[in-house]
Amino acid sequence: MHQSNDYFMTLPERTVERLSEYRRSLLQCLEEGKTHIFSHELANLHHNTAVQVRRDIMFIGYTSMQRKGYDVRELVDVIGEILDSEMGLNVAVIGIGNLGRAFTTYFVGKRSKLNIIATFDVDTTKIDRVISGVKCYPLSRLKEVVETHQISIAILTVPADSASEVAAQLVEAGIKGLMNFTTIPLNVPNEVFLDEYDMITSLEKVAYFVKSPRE
Amino acid sequence: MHQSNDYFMTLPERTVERLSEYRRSLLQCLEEGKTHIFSHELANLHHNTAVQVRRDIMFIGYTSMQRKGYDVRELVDVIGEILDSEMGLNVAVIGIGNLGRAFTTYFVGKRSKLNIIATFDVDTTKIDRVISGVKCYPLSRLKEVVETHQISIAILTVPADSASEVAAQLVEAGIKGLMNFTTIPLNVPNEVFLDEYDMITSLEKVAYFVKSPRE
DNA sequence: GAAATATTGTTAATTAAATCACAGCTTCGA
DNA sequence: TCGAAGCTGTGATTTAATTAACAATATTTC
Ligand SMILES: NC(=O)c1ccc[n+]([C@@H]2O[C@H](COP(=O)([O-])OP(=O)(O)OC[C@H]3O[C@@H](n4cnc5c(N)ncnc54)[C@H](O)[C@@H]3O)[C@@H](O)[C@H]2O)c1
Ligand SMILES: NC(=O)c1ccc[n+]([C@@H]2O[C@H](COP(=O)([O-])OP(=O)(O)OC[C@H]3O[C@@H](n4cnc5c(N)ncnc54)[C@H](O)[C@@H]3O)[C@@H](O)[C@H]2O)c1
Repeated sequence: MHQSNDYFMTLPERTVERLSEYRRSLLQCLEEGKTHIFSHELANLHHNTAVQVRRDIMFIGYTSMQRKGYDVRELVDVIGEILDSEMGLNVAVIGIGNLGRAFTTYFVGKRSKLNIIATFDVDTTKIDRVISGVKCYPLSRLKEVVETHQISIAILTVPADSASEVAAQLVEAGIKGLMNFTTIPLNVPNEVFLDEYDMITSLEKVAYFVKSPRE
Repeated sequence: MHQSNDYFMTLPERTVERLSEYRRSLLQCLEEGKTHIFSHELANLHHNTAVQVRRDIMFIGYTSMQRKGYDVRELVDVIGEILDSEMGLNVAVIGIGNLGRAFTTYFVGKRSKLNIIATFDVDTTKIDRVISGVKCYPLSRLKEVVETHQISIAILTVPADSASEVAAQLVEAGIKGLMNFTTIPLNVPNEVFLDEYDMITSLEKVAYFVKSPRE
């Protein structure tokens, strides 16, 4: 079927991921003073093919200056229009332990349309303090803070045994996107976008392919 | 084409991931005293379908007692035979900063066939100390330590600007599997299994689907 | 002990993603 | 000014992954 470049069409998940990655490389190119880039060059920076790059770019309806490659600045902007929300989105980290802190510290350093503006915990030694540059609230104030600060995305880094319960509270509080770093698979309603990353599983997968390489 | 249950066949990547996840749920079931489980029950614990579960289990050549569901203990063992290496594999964490420490601390608590037995860094305040329960070596001793301790898997959590260089050293040192947590895509030879996880990209993807939900 | 029910294992169909193949611009060099 | 070369954009094809469909089989019920 034909792919139009409608504004309202949703892109394939993998394409969205690659666009995010392309953008980072492109920003790097800009810093190095590179103004144009060919599809095969961008492909080489990531490990994929020129066709894949062109197809991804086709999805977002951008077309290059023929034979000069893509205008880096323009492409960055077009990707931004696709990926970013105009006035940014607010993010909260739930469970500010080792992983939550590592993530928050890392992310707060970056400028971005996504802002980590609150963290939540149940540990009274953390509540009401500023940790990794962000204020920590008691979980009991979740709904109130989510509403007043219009937080739409949550990053879940609580211990496994409270993951399901906290996830339910997040849904109830009106969160629209959830990144789950716990090892517990979550069930959330369809309208909440859920991304789960399980480091243990990833590591076991690597181990499997080390033991049983392909072909 | 027909899938035989040959010992040497390599499984689809997604199937390997799901098997790892199933195993964790199954171990949990065992603790709760559950001895048998139906495909649809296992499916419910993860968010997938009974058919998917049955197909995954078909891949590993295990068959249940008809109508009683799968024997949990047996299934755990069969998955173990597929995923685990007999005497385990040794793992190193490269760059023991915020993320490396979070990961190591978390993982060392678990018993597993995978053992984090070394970490590496260039920061002299860390070198030769025990961090998160594991000894930290200077990166300069990488090859030597990898060889003597037979380390086959590395977890890369160094700053972005040294990622490529360190990855090359890891390959050179004989690492066979690499988990890349940096935001730099790496190029490694085909025989090294590479898994990359980019948290920023994941978060941007969540933001995109929050902004543009599917249908 | 026959019919109804529940569940598996597997083939076939569908869907989604990646790759191939090539026509069509653009620029360049002669 | 014309042909050759280099890249892009996209329809057609292939490949991989998921889902549907159902026959086979064990268990329960009456
Ligand atoms: N650390 C890692 O690299 C890693 C790797 C894989 C998975 N995980 C998962 O990430 C999660 C967090 O890991 P961690 O190492 O940061 O653990 P951690 O114990 O360091 O941190 C957990 C934090 O959550 C807080 N907390 C507990 N209950 C809470 C609740 N109901 N609401 C809000 N906060 C609550 C705790 O006070 C603590 O601050 C775990 O579920 C773990 O399975 C972590
Ligand atoms: N923290 C996160 O949650 C997060 C999220 C996304 C990506 N990352 C990526 O993970 C990497 C590490 O992040 P972090 O937050 O832990 O950073 P960090 O600065 O806390 O840790 C980096 C560690 O690597 C060490 N190091 C520096 N150069 C090295 C070298 N050549 N060899 C070995 N060790 C070296 C440093 O001494 C430090 O201990 C970064 O590349 C970052 O892009 C981290």
